[in-house]
Amino acid sequence: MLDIKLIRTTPELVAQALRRRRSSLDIDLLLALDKQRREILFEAEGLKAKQNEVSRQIPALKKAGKDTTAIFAEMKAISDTIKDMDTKVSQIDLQMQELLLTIPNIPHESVPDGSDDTNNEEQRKVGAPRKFEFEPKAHWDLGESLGILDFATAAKIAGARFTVYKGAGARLERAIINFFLDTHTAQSGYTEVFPPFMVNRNSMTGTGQLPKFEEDAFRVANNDYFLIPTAEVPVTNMHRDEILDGAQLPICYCAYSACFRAEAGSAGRDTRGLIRQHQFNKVELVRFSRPEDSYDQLEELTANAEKVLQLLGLPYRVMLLCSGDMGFSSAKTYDLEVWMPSYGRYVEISSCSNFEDFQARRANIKFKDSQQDKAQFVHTLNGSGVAVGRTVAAILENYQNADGSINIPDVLIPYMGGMTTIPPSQN
RNA sequence: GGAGAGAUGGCUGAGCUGGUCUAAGGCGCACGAUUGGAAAUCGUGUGUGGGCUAAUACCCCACCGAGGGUUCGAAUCCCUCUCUCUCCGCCA
Repeated sequence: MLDIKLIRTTPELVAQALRRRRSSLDIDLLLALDKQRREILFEAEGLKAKQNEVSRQIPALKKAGKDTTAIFAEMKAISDTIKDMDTKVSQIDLQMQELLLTIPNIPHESVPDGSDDTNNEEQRKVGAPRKFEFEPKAHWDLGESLGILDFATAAKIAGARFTVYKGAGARLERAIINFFLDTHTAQSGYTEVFPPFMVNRNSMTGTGQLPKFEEDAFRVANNDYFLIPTAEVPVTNMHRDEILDGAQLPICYCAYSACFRAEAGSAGRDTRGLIRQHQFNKVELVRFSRPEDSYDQLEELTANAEKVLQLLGLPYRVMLLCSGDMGFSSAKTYDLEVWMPSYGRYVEISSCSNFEDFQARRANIKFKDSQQDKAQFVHTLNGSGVAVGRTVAAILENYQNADGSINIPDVLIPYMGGMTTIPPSQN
């Protein structure tokens, strides 16, 4: 959510940001409502001041035995007027809130202008895609023939876009989760969090998933709970409606969670394999930062996510997203893309963003350094560290052998109980 | 799921027979005085949002879990909801 004061004082700046976003939203209505609201508020507050003043005198008048019927009649009229005005103001508030919640964040000045992913800028490429002396297979074929991924059974027990992992596959998934968490907590100073996988509506609104993107989420039918699409939601909302001590910043959390996404609107895309699932595992990195530090924090956080890919020996590249391709709440985003032989291209495996005060304003997360200071909004950041299912896919494809067996990356061997390869299929 | 109790400022805790509550007292915290320095003591201050502003100055408005209602006037009375605690039942 943007600051209404910012929109009021520099409407052109906001309008320009919306153009950069390729958004057709219009802020004129919002500005008109804001003006109207302040006019009514000014009048109503004057009446309330009078009401308070008269109320203060009533006990004395009564004590003196004065007749108060005339005053009460007059005050009744004022009271009714105030109620009307309050109703009007709260209606305008509601309307403004609705509008404000649909305005995306302002892109940072370092974000390149552009309409879609073709305008994203490659920052660096790490590791080189392997040259295969044989025809590499896709992970869904490898996984099925090795008996470690079972899409048909998942379809039976749940539906499309679910996977059953078995044997070494299930263990690999678990090994990667533990490896990610251990690496982040040990090397990068994150506090591990294990959050609820369902959250309430306020939390989903706080981080920007609601109200605009309700169709992307799974909602629990009999409660107003939502299955989390990412651990970003519960973890960022841990500090909702709090004023943090500035000395504690930055606060860094990493959290494993299952993630649930309806994938509305992506029918027919990535239908095979682990790439696009209704449920997947992810380790998420979340930071709460001082405003002046947040872009340094973004670089650090991105480096933390890159680190696990480097340790796994997976080739990847870092993309700076352009203004038209960024997520709704983000001011600046780097995507990490891992090399996926079956796709013959790089595929997103992590998205690292600085939201500046956009989420903090929605979720009301502030900090101050001392009693004298005025509380100000923190900056929030998060990034996948990284998506687990896609990591499994990348490992299967990049570490496959001609006979269909899979080498286990060195760093994962301890997590696999010493297993160095997933042996080829027996059948 | 059943029965009961409760939710007040950073914490504790009064108020809850509606009107100096414009929220007492205590603790904590900040600043100052005192001191060689500290403790103790004394003094002053101590939240959030909004309006007005050059202003994080003054002034005004709102906020006693959330949302409604009654009233000239609500922390206080009424209704709904949420959460917490105690007991019972069920349960991994």
